[in-house]
Amino acid sequence: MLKAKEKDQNTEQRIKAAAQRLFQRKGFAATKTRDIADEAQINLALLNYYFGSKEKLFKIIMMESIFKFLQGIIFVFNDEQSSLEEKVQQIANRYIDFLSKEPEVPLFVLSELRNESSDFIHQLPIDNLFLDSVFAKQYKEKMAETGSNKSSLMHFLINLLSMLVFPFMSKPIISKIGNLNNKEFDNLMEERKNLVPIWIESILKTHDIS
Amino acid sequence: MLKAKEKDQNTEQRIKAAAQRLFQRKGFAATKTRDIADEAQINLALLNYYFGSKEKLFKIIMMESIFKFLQGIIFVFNDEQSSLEEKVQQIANRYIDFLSKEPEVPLFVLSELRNESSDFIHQLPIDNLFLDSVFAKQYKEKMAETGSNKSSLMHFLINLLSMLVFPFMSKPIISKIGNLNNKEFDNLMEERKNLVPIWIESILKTHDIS
DNA sequence: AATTAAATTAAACAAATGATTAAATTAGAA
DNA sequence: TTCTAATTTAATCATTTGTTTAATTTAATT
Repeated sequence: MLKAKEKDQNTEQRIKAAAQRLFQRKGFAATKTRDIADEAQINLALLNYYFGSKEKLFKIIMMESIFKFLQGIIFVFNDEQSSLEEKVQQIANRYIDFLSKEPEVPLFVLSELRNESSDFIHQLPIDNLFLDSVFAKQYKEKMAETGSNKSSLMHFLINLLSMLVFPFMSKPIISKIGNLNNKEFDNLMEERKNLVPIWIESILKTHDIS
Repeated sequence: MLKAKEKDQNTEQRIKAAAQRLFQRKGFAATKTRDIADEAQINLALLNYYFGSKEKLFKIIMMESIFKFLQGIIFVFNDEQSSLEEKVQQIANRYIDFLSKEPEVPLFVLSELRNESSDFIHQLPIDNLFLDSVFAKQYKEKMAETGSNKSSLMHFLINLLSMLVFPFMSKPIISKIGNLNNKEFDNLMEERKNLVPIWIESILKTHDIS
């Protein structure tokens, strides 16, 4: 039963890959099971044979997407070795590399997350993962004289994520406004790898909460 | 036929309002015509009676949403009277006020815009609206000694929009990560009205492209 | 009051959609 | 090779969904 297992994995993975592409591009409701079957070039019934239902398949894709989305930061947050500045640079590198390859992930995750019924968030093990992180500790130390609080820490995180993630989500509008083709847009994003850490640093130097 | 017209407007507007709420909250594909009819408390057939089809109704909502989304900036961009700093402050005020009332708009617009078939963007009259704006001119003047180019102008716009819009789109995740309730989140956003212009200014002072 | 147009309703249709079934095929084990 | 379990297929089912129809009600006009 070895060759069978292998082939099983192949079709199963083909279905998953097709589902990922379509779910991320069009969302759960707009993606039909027949679309997935066509995209994966498999018989429609195999979707339910391997994954039980459209919804179960979706949850798998969703969980993996959320994981990818958070992977960029969570891992870096608790590195005892690196400085705050190094962490910012690492997060910028990781996010821009990741989003250059899979730009649809954040819009997909956030779109589906807004649906009330989705308790994906509550299932995530990120309760005080950030507030208690080495990253947060280092931020408080650095901001000691300025007087840091939870608000300023959150603003800092929001600014970092905003400047890294939002441009990919708004690519159609940004490209239209700036009259940019795909290559120009990609160049712009690549530049942000180095620029965002510089800007974040200059924001930190600002005594915002005075 | 006057009272009829009035009542007509009432039901018509009730349908539109219901459609707006549901489309913005769940997207086009996840919103069913029966949902809209229920939400508006009207007979299902009235949707087609007044708007012809679900798609036509959607296009109306979509166009109005895009307009609202861009209204925050376009109007301010070409004001000859205000300085660049004043423009940034005005944009911050407008966006945060607007998004505090209608936080679903950007996620809705960007989600539906990603669908290839939507030629909404191409229909928008924003071709060189930004690149040729007073805003852009003032930016170039201010950055004259640093050496400004199209890239740095686009980064500037991206940073401004990112820091204003992204936090509302990512509210579920931000709230979860920061352990924030709705009121704490709203306070944080209100703080950003004044903070974002300060941060933007401190970014401008940075010689990023040197 | 009678007439006419507009607005609303209940019912139904056809197509789309998620899922299931039973038969057929494939491939590994005996 | 024969047998068995896993895999694949075509066909079908029951709902859902967008839309339409024809009948009814409402309201303005004569």
